[in-house]
Formats: sequence, structure tokens, C-alpha cells
Amino acid sequence: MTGEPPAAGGSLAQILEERRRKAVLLSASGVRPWGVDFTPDHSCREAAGLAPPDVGAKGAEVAVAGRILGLRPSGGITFADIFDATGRLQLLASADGPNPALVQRLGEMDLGDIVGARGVLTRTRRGEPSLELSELSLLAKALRPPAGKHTGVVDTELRYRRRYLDLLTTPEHQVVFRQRSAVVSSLRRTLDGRGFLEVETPILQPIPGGGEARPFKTHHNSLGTDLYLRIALELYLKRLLVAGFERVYEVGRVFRNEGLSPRHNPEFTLLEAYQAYGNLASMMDLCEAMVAGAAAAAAEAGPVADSVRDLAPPFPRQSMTELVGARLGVDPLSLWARPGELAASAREAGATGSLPDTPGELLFAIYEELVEPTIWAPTFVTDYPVEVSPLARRSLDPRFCERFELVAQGRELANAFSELNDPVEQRRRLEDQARRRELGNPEVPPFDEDFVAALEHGMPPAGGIGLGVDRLVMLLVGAPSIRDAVLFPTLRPE
RNA sequence: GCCGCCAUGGCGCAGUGGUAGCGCAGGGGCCUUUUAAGCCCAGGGUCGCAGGUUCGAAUCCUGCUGGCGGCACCA
Repeated sequence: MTGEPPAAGGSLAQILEERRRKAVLLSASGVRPWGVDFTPDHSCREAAGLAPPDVGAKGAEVAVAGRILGLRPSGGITFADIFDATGRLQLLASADGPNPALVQRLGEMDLGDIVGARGVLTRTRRGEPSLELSELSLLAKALRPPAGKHTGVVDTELRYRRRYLDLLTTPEHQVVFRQRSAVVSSLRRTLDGRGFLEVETPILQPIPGGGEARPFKTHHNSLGTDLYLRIALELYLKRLLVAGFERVYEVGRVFRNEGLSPRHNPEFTLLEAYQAYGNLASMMDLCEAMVAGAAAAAAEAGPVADSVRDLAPPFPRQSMTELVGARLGVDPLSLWARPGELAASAREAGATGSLPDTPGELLFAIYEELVEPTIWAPTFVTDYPVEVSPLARRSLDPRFCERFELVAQGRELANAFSELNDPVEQRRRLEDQARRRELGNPEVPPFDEDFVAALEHGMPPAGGIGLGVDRLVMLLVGAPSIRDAVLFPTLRPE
């Protein structure tokens, strides 16, 4: 349009200008660079499969669409590689073909352009399934170039910040996210198949309960009140047990205002399920079914980590006191009244973290520092001290509660317990928590009177389980960082 | 929050005190079965930002920004 000579040089500004110039020229010649409909009748993969076996033979006529990521003009013939969600297909325009003008038109496309193509499937001398074009439509002109053709995006910051560029340039990188989707569907399928009802509970909460974590705070203008982003799903799902829904689950985002790491994103996906009249055994069964189903789904959708073969249920179970006892060579139960001695042997065994005074918290602290990181094969760790489980029902041994965690590769994957449905004890425990909050611990939620009131109306005995979806995906696909399992991980704004 | 490492054309990289280079991509040209296509030509970078040391800094020092990793907190 400008009539200026094309800009030489390869600076970004010049590349952008050149591409805009092409779009303007196309518009001027009656081609709409955007805004054209096109309905493919085959995917690239399907089309490639329909190519005739013999070189030069003509096969079916198809319409396909995709993004140009390879372009090889060669005088009287032009080749292009287009990619759609199923894979790659080579397009071919030849001076001897049905539409010789397309040799030049295809050759003038840019890498990154999205095109629709019609033609006849054939096979080239090298045996490549190809579509010999009779029609070519530009569906979306790319004004910015894709990243390196052979190298893709390597820079971690670019990959996370501009994930679409990573995924469009290197379509293989989409696989992990397809696997993630398969895992989430599988989890839903397992729960739906057992009669669980999927529900949605508030993300904006006046009291962020159900766990211990610093919440994100926000403000509602017309209510004139502060609200918090939820840190867990538990308290609302239990209200639904009170309400009479006997099996409920939610899979959704929760938010914790804490540090970032390869294992921690400020928002992450948590699945929680509650089953009235369920118990620890039914939760173990459900947990095994969910994990095994998820592993199978991930494996069907792409390559999985070698360790996935260890995920075949049943998983062994070991009590925390057994584990700690085996690690320290002393019996934590017989030292229950003398926590100083237990702490001393933990120090001897190499514990360097802070060791609390009460026996239950002490046992848990030793377990977390010295034992949990060493558990590699999936294991149900049982018998958690009541002090560290404010929402779980006590065992017959009142020092412990009916709780387990599924631990694999040194990390917690799932956490389940028989839910505490005694409103009197629940009130007492939450009041104890509220006192800790007043002593200055911002991670402890304030007292939630409405939740206790709900329990006072009567909650059936129930089993409940929570499962970290991001970490399950990491484990299944072997991702070293949670940022590789989350499409758009939290980064500092540019 | 603390500590360490990293930051060079659009992308991937080289350059450890003497004035910045390679591949791909982009521009011009040749090429009728290529597929990391090939060949010829001409371009493109205030070396993350700001200071400092030095005759001279991409290179050494300080601060800042961003990323990654570790610690703390946690799932």
C-alpha cells in the first residue's frame, strides 16, 4: 500500500513491518487476511492416512486446515508443512498441477500463517503423503514470526510467559497438557462412576478455612467487605454432606499466598471428595481407583514416567509410628510421655528442623523431615497424630486419628480421613486454632461459626479425600517442575 | 524474604579486557518432488537496565529488573 520498497534487515521491527505490508497488499488484491470461514473435512492425520500408496498416484479429494511451519519453494513446485491438532501434513503446489498460480501463492505465505487447503492426496518420490493443492485460502495472516524453526523456545521465561508461542512452535509440547486433561477427565469418570455428584462451592470466601495457609485477600466493592480466595474445598463440601448430598466432589483451583518453587504454584488444582457412610477403607479404595485410572489415562495420551509402573494398586500401608520407629530405632509410642527422649534420638538421626514439644506434633515433625522424603514407592501412611489433623475423627487410640496420606517419590499425593462429625469436639479444636491465630500465626484460619453450626445439625459419618492434581500430573508425566504441568504458571508481571 | 547461577539480533547459540560473530528466521535472486531442501547477494544487535573501574568493557566491580535453582513456608 505504501509503495515503499520492502524493508531489508531482520530486526523485529522490520519483520513486523514486512508482514503488515504483506497483509495490506493482500487486502488490496481482494484477499481478506482474516475473517474467512473454512470447514476442513479431514484432519491432517486422517488426510495423511488416506494418501495413495503409490508414488504419483491420485487419491481422495480433501479439505484440511492448519498452521504453516515449514515452507520449501523450489521454482516450479512449492512444498509446505501444515500442522493441526492431530499432526503434520505436507502441501504441494506444482506448475503442472491443477492450479499453477498456487506455486507462487503458497511460496509467498509466511511461517505461522494459518491456511485452508483443498486438493487431491498424492505421494511424492520420497514417499511423503502430500496434498496437491487446487485451492488455497489464507485464514489468518501471522504478523509475528514463530520462534526458531528447529530450536523452538528454550528460554524458560519465554516458554512460561508466552506459552502459546512454545506450544505453537513445538506442537509436541502440547502432549503433557493433553495428558493433564485426560487425567482430570479420568478422575471425574472414576468419581461419577461411583455415584459422586460434582459441585461448585465458593472461591470467594469470608473465612478461608479447611487448611492452614496464608490466603489471598480481595475486596468486594458493593458489599463493602473483604473476601478471601479459598485455600481448600473442605468446609463447604462438608456442609453439603449435612445438606443430604451423600457423595460430592469438586475439582477446582485453590489459592495460597506462599512461596513459589518447582513444586508450588500460588494457584493449583485440588480435588476433594466426600462420601457419607464412607471411612478410611473406602477412601483408600477410591484413592487407588483414581490414581490407577489417572495413570492409565495419562499413558494413553502420551509418554509417562518410568515410575508409573509402580502405581499399580494395592499400595502398601504403614503407620507413622512404625515408620518413625524404624528410622530412629526407638518406639515413639513407648516414649510418648517423654518427648524429650524422642526428640533427642531424632537429633541423633540427623533432624535439624525445629522439633515441637507435644508428642503428636513432634512425631509428625520427625516423620516429615526424616521419613517422608525417603518414601519412593506409593505408600499409604496411616495413623496421624490428632494435633496435626484438626478436621479428622479420632481413632480408638485417642492420640491418633483415622487419617492416611498417599506418599510417592517423597511427596504427598493425597490426604484422606474419616471426617470429624462431632460438633462439640470440632468446636473445641477450631477454637484452639483460633487461639493460635490470635497468638500471631496468620496461616491459621479464623473460627468459622457457620461451619460448626452445620455440624450441629448433624453430619453423617463420612470419609473424605483431597488430591493434588498438579502433582499427580507431574508424577505421571515425570515433570520436574510444576510449571511444566500448569499452562500459565504464575510469574512476576513484566 | 535470604543465598547462588543466568540475561548477546525475532529464535537457538559463540565470543572472558582491544570496539560483536554463527545457524535458523526475515529481504532480493536462481531452482519442477522437497522435507533441518540447496545455491548466490545484501541486511539486521545502545550485548537486560543504571552507575563505576580502565587509554579501552559483552567481558571486571556495584546497584536494579526479570528468570531459574536452593533455603524458609507449604501441597
